[in-house]
Amino acid sequence: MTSRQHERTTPGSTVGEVTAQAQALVLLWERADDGVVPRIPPSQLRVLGVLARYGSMNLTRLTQELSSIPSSASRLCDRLEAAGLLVRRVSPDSGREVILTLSDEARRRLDAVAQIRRDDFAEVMARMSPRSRAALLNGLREFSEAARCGEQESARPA
Amino acid sequence: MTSRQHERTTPGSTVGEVTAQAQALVLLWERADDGVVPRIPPSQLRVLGVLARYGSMNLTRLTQELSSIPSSASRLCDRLEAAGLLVRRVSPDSGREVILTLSDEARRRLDAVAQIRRDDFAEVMARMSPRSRAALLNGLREFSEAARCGEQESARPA
DNA sequence: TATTGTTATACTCTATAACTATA
DNA sequence: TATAGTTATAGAGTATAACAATA
Repeated sequence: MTSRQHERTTPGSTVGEVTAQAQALVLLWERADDGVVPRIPPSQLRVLGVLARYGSMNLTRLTQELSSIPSSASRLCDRLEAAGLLVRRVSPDSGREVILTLSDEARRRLDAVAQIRRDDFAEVMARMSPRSRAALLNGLREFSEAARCGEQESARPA
Repeated sequence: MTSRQHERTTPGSTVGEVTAQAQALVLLWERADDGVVPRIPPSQLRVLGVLARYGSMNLTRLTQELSSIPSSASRLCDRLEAAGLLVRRVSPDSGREVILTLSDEARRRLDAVAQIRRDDFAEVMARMSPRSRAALLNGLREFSEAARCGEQESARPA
C-alpha cells in the first residue's frame, strides 16, 4: 500500500506543489482562531466547528468527527456546557443518547471568528489580480466538490 | 475600524466565497496531523512546524510564532526535548538565549505527516480536471505570494 | 535596569480504565 | 449482551505570577 493508483493519474509534482503552496492559506485560516476574544481554546473551537458544519449530533458521532474517544469528547462537552456554548439534552428517540446543540452565544462567537477570517483573507486577496482571484475560487470550488465526492470511501480506517 | 479599504477593491462576495470553499482544503490538511503514528499532540506538532518553516530560533521568537507566552512555550519545549524531538542549547552569542533545533527524529516525523498529506491531496485531486488542478495551483501560488508581501505590516497587534 | 528564560501553581485537555444506564 | 455515555485518575497543555541569570 505504499503506492496508489491515483499517483499514476495525477502527477506527484503537481500534488506536491499544491500542498506546498496551500500552507500560506492554511496558516492564515488558522490564525483567525487566535483572534477571537474572549479566547476559545482550540479543542472547544473544533467542537463548535463540527456542530456548525453538520448540525446537532450525539456524542458518538462527535467523537468520530474529532478522531477522539467518548471520554475526552464528554469532558469537552462539560466545559462547553459550563461556558454556555453548548446544550446537552437527552434524545427523545433513545434514552441513552444525548443530543448536542450549539447555543446562540456559540453561533455569535463562530460568526466573529468567520468575520476575522474574511477580513484577513480580504487583506491578502486585495493584493492579487482579478484573474488570480478567479483561478483560486474556481480551483477551490472544484477541490471542494472532489473532496465531497470521495467522502464516503475515504474515511480513514481506525 | 469596522470597514476597511480593501473591501472596496476586492468584492466581499468573492472573499466570502473563497473562505467558504477553502474549508474543505483546510480540513483535509489538518486531517494528516491525526494520521501520524505514534501520535504527536497538536501543540507539539505546531512547534515542530514552526521550526521546520523558519529554522532554529530562540524561545521568545517561538513564543511569538505560537501567539503564546514564554512559560507555555518553555513547558512545551520540556516535553519535546524529553520526547527526543527537540534540542535546546545555550546560544554561543548570548548566554541568556536558548537555541531551539529540530532533532533528526522530528524531521522524519514531519516528513511522515507531509507524505500522508500528499496522499490525501492526491486522492482528491485525482477527481479534478487537469484544468481545475492548474487553476488551483496558480491561485494558491498567487495567494501565497500576496500573503508573503503583506507579512510585515499585517502582524496582528498584541 | 531590561531582557531571556525557567519554575510554582492552577486550570484545561486528553486518554485508559472502570462504571451506570438504556436497548 | 451490546451500546451510549459518564466518571476516576493520570499525564499533556496553557496562563498568571514569581523567580534566576545574563546584558
